[in-house]
Amino acid sequence: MQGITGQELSSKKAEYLKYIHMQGDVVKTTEIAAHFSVAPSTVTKALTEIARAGYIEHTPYHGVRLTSRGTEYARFLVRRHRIVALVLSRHGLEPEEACREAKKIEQCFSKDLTDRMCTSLGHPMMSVCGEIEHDHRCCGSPGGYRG
Amino acid sequence: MQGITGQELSSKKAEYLKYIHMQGDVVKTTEIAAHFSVAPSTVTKALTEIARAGYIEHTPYHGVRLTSRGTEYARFLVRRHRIVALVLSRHGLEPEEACREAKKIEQCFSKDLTDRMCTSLGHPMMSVCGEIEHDHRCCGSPGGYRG
DNA sequence: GAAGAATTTAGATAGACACCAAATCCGGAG
DNA sequence: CTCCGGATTTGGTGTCTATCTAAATTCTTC
Repeated sequence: MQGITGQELSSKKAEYLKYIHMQGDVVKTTEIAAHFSVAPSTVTKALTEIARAGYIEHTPYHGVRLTSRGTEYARFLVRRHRIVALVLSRHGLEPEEACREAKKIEQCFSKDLTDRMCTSLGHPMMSVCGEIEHDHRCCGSPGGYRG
Repeated sequence: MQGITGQELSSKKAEYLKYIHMQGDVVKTTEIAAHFSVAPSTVTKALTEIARAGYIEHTPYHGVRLTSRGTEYARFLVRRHRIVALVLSRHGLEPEEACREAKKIEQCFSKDLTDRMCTSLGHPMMSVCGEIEHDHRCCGSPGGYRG
């Protein structure tokens, strides 16, 4: 446990990281730039900073790849997204909407809060936009979902 | 209906506005500065901008007062805070915590989303930190809570 | 009317995010 | 093996939000 707070990366950088995670393996600058509709230079700058923070390995001109720390963090980001989406879906939003709205607000949720909600939901396995991974002691797991 | 989105003011400005609303009548710069632990000049700048946006009336050297538009907006902010806090309290947080956490995340919630959650909660009258006002057609009120 | 407190103005800093233009690198065509 | 063009990075800027300090201004009270 290295103490993720959920605020380590700015929201844009977190989005980039999540995207890199979803694409897997090596991801190119242009690909990210296209996906988020921003100039490649904007991405390069962000990537440099994310790399400096230790979440990715950036080989100039050759793309980036997650470090193990980045992978772990990205997993948290995905899990947070899905839990937030699930909470929203429990409050009247359709799956599509819940996922869309979750993207807008998830960056505000700390790991702690995410874990609390996860626990209160009973560590659900599924959200409205995918499975929820409950790694090791992801949220003070009361030991119910692991075995 | 003038279409509040919930993103009209930056989060700090919204906090200032909410505070002004809670204090009622004329509020002085120093008071706000002390409450938020920032320099008075920081507050002056923010106030100037909030006034430019039409939410308050700023009489230099004499403090600020909400305009009717500001009052309406502040009410939305308070209602949003309480609904968010209520949602959090439904997910395992103690009242105190729910209120505290809500302050950190509420600025992300659009009016639309707030209304959706409000509806799904059945337009509750009470939250964990105060009453929830359901003005006129605040959230597409299905006419259940008013009479 | 002047001292002293409150407030505002002006000028700086800092972080996040974005863009453009120019330089640089890389890989494939020849 | 060289060279071109596309991909990428660099460097320079701009915007926005939020802060601060120091200096100027205004108000209030004696």
